Amino acid sequence: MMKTSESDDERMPPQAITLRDVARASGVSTASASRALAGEGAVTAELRSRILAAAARLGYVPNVAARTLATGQSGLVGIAVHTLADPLIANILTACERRLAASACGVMLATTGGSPEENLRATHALLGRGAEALVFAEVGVSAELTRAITARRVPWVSLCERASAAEVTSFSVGRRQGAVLAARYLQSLGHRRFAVIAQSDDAADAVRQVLAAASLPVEVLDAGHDLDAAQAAIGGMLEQDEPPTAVICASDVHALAALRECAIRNVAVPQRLSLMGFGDAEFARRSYPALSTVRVAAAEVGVRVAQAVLASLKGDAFPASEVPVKLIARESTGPALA
Amino acid sequence: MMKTSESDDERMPPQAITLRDVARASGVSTASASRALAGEGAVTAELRSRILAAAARLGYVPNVAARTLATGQSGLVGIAVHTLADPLIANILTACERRLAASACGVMLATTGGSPEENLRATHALLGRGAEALVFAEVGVSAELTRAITARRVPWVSLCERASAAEVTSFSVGRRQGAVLAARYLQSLGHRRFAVIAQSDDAADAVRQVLAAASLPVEVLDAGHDLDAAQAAIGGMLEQDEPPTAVICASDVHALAALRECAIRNVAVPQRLSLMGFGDAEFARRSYPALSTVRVAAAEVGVRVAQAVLASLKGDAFPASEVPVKLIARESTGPALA
DNA sequence: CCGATTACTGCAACCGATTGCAAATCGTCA
DNA sequence: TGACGATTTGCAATCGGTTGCAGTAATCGG
Repeated sequence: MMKTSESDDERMPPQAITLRDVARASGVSTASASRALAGEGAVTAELRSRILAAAARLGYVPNVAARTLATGQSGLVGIAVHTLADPLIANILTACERRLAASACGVMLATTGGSPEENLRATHALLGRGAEALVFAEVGVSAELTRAITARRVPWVSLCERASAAEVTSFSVGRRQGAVLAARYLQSLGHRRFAVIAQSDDAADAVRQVLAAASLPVEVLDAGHDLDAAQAAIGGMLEQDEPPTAVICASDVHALAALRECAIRNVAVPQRLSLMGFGDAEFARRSYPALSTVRVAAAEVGVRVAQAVLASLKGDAFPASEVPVKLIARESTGPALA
Repeated sequence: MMKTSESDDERMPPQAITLRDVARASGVSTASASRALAGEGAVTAELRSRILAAAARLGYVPNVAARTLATGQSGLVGIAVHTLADPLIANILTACERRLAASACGVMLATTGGSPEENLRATHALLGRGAEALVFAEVGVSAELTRAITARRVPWVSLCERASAAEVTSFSVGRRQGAVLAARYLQSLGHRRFAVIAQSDDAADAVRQVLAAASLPVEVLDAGHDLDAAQAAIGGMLEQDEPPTAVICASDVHALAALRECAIRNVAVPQRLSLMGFGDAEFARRSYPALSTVRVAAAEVGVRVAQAVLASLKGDAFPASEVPVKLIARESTGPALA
């Protein structure tokens, strides 16, 4: 209690082995030990190996809090995410984390559930815990939030369809591009009556734009995130006199729901109706017919987000590039009937 | 550079306002300021309000690294996870994070990809960054890892089917229970020839056990995580002379794949074959026929994991309870033909 | 063989908040 | 009025690494 006695066994704090221990064990100062562990070129090879060996032997793990305090760098990036339930986001973030970890950056996670207050709360929590950069995944960034972040001079990256603010590198998850791809593809298959099952305006707008160029009509069904409503809407659509022959869905789940409605009504897919999903979820190729869809290179996006974060941490800019997106034609799409 | 001059405007580090600034601004020592900010009862009400006001005015944000270093408590729990791609795990962790956040605990995330080395690496990263407790989600905890963790005296919770070590509170994700539920249910429907598409032995063993009591045979197809192989195996199974009439699948995706094989071969579901999934994924109810499955109360599990962590952080024990699991009968199961 | 570079190493002062202990302040009671 | 106890407040050590600076050893040129 008075002194840090060597035989202080009874109370063993989690942080048992410190740099000092390593230094003592290898008969050098903490300064040398620190430098040896830091990297090349400031310490003799012989000394370094001795220190490294001691560190390994003792099972030394640096105390990041101390390092953070000393250097002013936490190496932590905060990720605020609506929910991890969305597999596309989950995959992107998984890849992002891996890339970040490879650059010795830790990841703090905060889920927001979507409400603006929660967004704010989560962001503050992240910031308060020393996040040096922030990633917002499908999280709306309010003006207030923007202010809070910029005041702290914390770089941030947004992962959502449309940039929430001009001052931010923003990566899309490819909904627009995917929709465009799908529309073009279906058009090339000869379809002329389209529908899109949207979750937000982004994809629908994109499709409209593509098809408007060919003066083709689009029916837009937007049920937001309510899948049951969306499915009901699809059912209703199929009952029309002249239903669309091509439907672009906001996600593979939507597409599967559409498939179900078709099956119930004996609408042959793809003979009478072509169906596109989005995301290429794991199950997409397992349905019958297998879903044609748009695959987003989630891993690639995740890595880019990570790179953007890493770059902004160094003060560099990182261009927000086009998302790699690819059309996967399977069994749920086919040529339009003449 | 020599001194922290007041007019050091040019270089404005993110951490501008320290406790010292607050103390100075309100004419007290950092000790008093710290106590005032900490909470009730160690400082005059008048003083406190003065300090609080100064802190608010200056926009003081405590430096967590310093606090962590001083107190030895980071308020961070580390979660090591194989991947977030598994929606069940993702949902559990989302709920877990929310519960933790409600108790002012931050969450650090590290993905491991599954290899033991990566597990070790991820764990060290988490530990090094000051995680006070660890959660392993579907991550194998090797003996070496166990040693590293216990040496640090960090409490941990495991989220996987079978406890990896006796000394740990371990939550299952309900595979065994689900399999039992499914087997009993199908048995009650009159089925006598079973198959299970497994990913690991857990579920298969459980099913075997249940059915052995009734001396019913089980065919086990285990393709690990290779879905294509699993699907091929299912196809092969359907070609048999006397194929099973009830199949229990490791996941809803497996079940959907099975459904596809059935559709291709014109095997009517559920008339000739009953199919059970697991997890009640979002798409399970959208397929045609809709998948009967076992729903795991992911949110509930996540909260319990969080509670277990919180309890162990206070040194309390938290009993690992049965996972809430529920059979959802939909369209892919039906009575066995006589 | 000696002085001048150069390359290593160690000392010690940080980083910012917490907290044990002592000093100071206040009120109260004799 | 003086002393004592109860609070309130401040001093200063501490947490564990990092890093500027100075000191030392080794190398090289003359």
